[in-house]
Amino acid sequence: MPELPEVETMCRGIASVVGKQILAAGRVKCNRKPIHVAPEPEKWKKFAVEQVVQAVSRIGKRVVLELANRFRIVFEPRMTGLVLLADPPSQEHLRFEVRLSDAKPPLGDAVKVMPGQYRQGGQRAAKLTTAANQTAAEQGSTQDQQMLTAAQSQHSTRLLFWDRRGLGSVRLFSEDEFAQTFLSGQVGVDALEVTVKQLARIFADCRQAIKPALLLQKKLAGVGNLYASELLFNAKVSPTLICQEISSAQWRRIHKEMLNVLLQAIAYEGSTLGDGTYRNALNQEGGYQNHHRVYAREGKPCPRCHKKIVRIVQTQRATFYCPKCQR
DNA sequence: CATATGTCCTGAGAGC
DNA sequence: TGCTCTCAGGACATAT
Repeated sequence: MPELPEVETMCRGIASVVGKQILAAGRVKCNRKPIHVAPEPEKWKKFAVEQVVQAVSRIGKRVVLELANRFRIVFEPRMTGLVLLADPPSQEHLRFEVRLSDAKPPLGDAVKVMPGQYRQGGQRAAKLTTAANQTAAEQGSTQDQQMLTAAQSQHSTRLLFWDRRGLGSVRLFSEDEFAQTFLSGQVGVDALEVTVKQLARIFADCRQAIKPALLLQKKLAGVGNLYASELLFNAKVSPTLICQEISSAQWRRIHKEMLNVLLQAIAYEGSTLGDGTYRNALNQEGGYQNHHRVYAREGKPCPRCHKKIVRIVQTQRATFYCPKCQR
């Protein structure tokens, strides 16, 4: 369930690939149903291979590698995807590999953004276009295998995409395609960058309850099911409150606690739940699950008033809250 | 346009 | 013990 804090942790964890050159990129042989990878291998070879990674950035819940030719590699983990520099949790769900040279790029290829400063201002989340053209023949194609095998002979770094359920994707975009897909103005403001005023305006005409509304990535990018429950508990706002009914004082609390919760979760490198799926770039657990106040704590005492935490379902997703503290 | 529901996927856990 | 069933939810597709 990577949400903003987990994806941010992935980005920070792979910042060391900035300045490295891509030697090969392609599917890893995998007997599972193929994840969405686009475009076809020849395009990867033509537009990604030999490029230097200029920056690592995040768009909502996606990890982006920015290449010297302005193309972008976009990793979308969805539920169970991981971007790793370490050995993956299992070999059977390893889906994609980018092999990078450890050597510094030629002097002419100046690195635009240094590690640790990879975020661009005003980034937005956006939808991916439909897969549609994926063919089974691309699965672990011979071309991918040859490219990766050749790259192994050199001293190199392996950047991996692992995904147990296979709902994630890895895509290569030209600069124009990227802008059209992710920066076209119809997508959400990043949850770490949105102002209180913007937040209140975004949901001013929304007749949905606040909790499901916070998950609408086209309005607000980054918040997912877990952190939505957590931030509303901290803000003392009921998850069932209709957006239109929310007061400015409540918006201020929602905004403040949204930042608090997300930044705290980033500081702890995200939440690794009971199934242990989420890991950071070094395949280590996050720590924020030990600080959850309501998520997956049905029947347990509220940390503030000690009444029982309740679980409800909103738009087919679990919501946890304290009926006494959140009204 | 906004909102609601169905879909993909795998493995953990419940229940018999 | 071993099987079947349900559930988890990110983002898109489709329907109203």
